[in-house]
Amino acid sequence: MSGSEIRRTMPLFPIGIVMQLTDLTARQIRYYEEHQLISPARTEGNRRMFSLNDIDLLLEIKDLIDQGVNLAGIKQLFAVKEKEVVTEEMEKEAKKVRRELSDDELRRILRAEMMQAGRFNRSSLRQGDMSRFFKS
Amino acid sequence: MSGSEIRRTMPLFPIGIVMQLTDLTARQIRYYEEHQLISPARTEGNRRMFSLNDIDLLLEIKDLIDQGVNLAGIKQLFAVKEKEVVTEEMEKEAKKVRRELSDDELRRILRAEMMQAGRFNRSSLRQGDMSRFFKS
DNA sequence: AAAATCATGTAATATAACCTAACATCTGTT
DNA sequence: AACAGATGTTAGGTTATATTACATGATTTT
Repeated sequence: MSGSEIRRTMPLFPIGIVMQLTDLTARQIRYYEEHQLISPARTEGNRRMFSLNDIDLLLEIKDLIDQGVNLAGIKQLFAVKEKEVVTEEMEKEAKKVRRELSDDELRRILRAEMMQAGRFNRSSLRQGDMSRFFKS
Repeated sequence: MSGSEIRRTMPLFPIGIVMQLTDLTARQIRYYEEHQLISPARTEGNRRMFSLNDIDLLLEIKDLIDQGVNLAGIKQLFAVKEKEVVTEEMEKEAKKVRRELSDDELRRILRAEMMQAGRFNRSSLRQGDMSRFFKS
């Protein structure tokens, strides 16, 4: 969290740069947002700011569009992938928890969590793809 | 060199983002440019666009400023560092050349070059030779 | 075939972000 | 006190992006 680490979820790029990086038009990018394939952050002044992850998504969208998939299809694909990621995370977390907690502690906590009936926050475990973009 | 690779020298960030990333004010950033500590690219519309390298430089500048070094000092430090980089590259290149050429080839080439030394304009020859030391 | 839908283009208008330049302020040095 | 270095502030101008509405070509549905 110190000053200069660039996270892949950090909103860094204005739409103009994203256009260059992805070869999409502003119209397309906004359209994909409108249809909830991406959700870039906004500045105070309401400008969209895109993260490296957003750019990754846009590149995937572009690929799929080029392959003839329509937006609804892309949305489904993303949903599946998201689910995969989430279950991976849950498994990882479960493993960790099993390592750290005894069984009855676990039962106690699970009960408490069910009472609370909240949804979990999906944190960002979405790394890897982008490393190929950095050349040195 | 395909569309979407992100190089460290690629101009990506507008000044607003650089402010956040470096904790410098726009005034400071422009001032450092004015004094040639950085030279960010410009868009068609004359906006500054900064690369990851630029940001690194700005962070170094900030560190040095915080340590009490003034801009003249920073400029000197950067010059020294640049010189180091260049000599490193020259050494690397020299090593490569030595690997690639046998001794007598080397002697032959040297002799040929000395014969020609007077005839053509030396400085431009030397410049041509140097060009391969710079990576862009 | 006509109508509807999808993906994108284009135009109009508003405003946020950036530009340069000038002047102001603070601090440390001569 | 006067000066130079570094930064803040303000003003007026330009560029990039925002939203909205309408247009268009390609598919899909009726």
